[in-house]
Amino acid sequence: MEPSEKLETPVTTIREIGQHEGQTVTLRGWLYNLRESGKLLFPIFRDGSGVIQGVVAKNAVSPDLFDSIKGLTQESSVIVTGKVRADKRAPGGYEMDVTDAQVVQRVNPDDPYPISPKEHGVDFLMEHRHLWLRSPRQAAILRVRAEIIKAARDYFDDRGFTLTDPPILTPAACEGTTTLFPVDYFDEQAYLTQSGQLYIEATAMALGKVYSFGPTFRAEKSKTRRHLTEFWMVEPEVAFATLDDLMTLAEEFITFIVKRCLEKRRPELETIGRDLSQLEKIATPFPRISYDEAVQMLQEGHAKGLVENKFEWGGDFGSPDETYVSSQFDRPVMVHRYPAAIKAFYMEPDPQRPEFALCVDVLAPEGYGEIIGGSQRIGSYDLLLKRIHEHELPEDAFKWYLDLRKFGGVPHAGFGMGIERAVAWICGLEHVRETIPFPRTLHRLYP
RNA sequence: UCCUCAGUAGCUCAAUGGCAGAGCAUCCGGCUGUUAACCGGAGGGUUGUAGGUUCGAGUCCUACCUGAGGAGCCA
Repeated sequence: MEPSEKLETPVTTIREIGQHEGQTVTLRGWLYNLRESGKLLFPIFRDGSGVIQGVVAKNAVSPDLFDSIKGLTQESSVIVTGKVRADKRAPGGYEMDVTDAQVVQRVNPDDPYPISPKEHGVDFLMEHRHLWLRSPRQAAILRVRAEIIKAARDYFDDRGFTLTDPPILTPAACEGTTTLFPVDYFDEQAYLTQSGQLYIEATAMALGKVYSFGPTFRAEKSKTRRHLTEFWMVEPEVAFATLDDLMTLAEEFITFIVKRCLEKRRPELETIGRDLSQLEKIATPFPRISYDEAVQMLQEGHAKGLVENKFEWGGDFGSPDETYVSSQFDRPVMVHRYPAAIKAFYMEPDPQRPEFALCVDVLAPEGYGEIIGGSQRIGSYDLLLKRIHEHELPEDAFKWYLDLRKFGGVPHAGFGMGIERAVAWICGLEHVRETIPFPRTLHRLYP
């Protein structure tokens, strides 16, 4: 800005307006709503940091200013100047007596802002997701999401982990092609990654403790409140770690993130309407139960009539099963040692009972289901090769992965946490589609 | 892929087989403390699509389309 253009009043944000009580300041933002009562106007402004009500009395301002505010339509962009006044009637504690306003762009009333301050259906809101993000609730969710991501990265960065980014474009199928999005890669078949795990096993052998944070793609035809086709995962991988080390890492990691959100994003969580007492219970240690114990819990639940279906030992838990098991605890529960037959090919068998895998799922409370899945990885070259054959996977594609066991194989373990499921749980949301700015689901690629 | 539900004004929803309605939004008017403000008025419709039954279909039947929730699968 040139010195000659310097504004006479300080430009501030609604978040910081309390520091300017009694002063005249300038805000830059949008009209959120306009109420009027005769010769009084109550324009409500938002600027991305908060919401504040302005007051314009007809006998206190010029006719031009009064008319230009009176003519403002919802979401018109505007630069307003006024005197900040504390008022106990105001939700944020402050109001602004407007003394000047410059309309940057007035929304045409013939084509008004589609999202009125009334109720709307999900499909309509999703069709206007690019505008829906302006609502206070959606903005608050995105701030909590950003805090969760920052907390996750801080947790690992401060504990000797190195961020290593796995590729997003990957060659031939790793765990079967049915759930992969195919991409034409210069006339060669490539796929969007469905997990960075195999690659960060390689970087873990190079750097010791690593993590990745990036997008993941699954072409599953799932239409539930827990599924997106494009979602973000944070995945740590640790050389020489065992399953027990991994479970300790997972519970400390989740507790750290929840505490950080309570510390830094309490106003946003309150805007969303989260029951904070549920989050304040989250502390280490988390309960650790084996698959066998979980199955017993489900069968007892069925006998009491609390679980609809009788669970057969050997199967994987369905969503209602996970909800029941997690409902028995007031914090996330870690279920470990599933039958190897229902788990991924790369998981280390339990040396005590080789038919079980050294793996763990972390189930969030309040019915949010699995937010973390992890395991100790196979350390032996011969066993891994055997598993690749058993799963009828192309050995050539895994040559590099086998090399990790050929050249100094060690016990190692890691997990993946789905960011959107963590955000949905911490915010107490009904659906993961509100946890990401532009969700991709089975039936939505727009906007 | 399967099960259930839904599609009527820009939005949210009503309408026993018998004239297509309301609230919000938009426009006009009123109100000096409104809190999703309120009060009065105006404009706004190919009832998802195609057939069928009927004197008459938004409503009943058939097929299809679109979407939502759930199952499976998964984080």
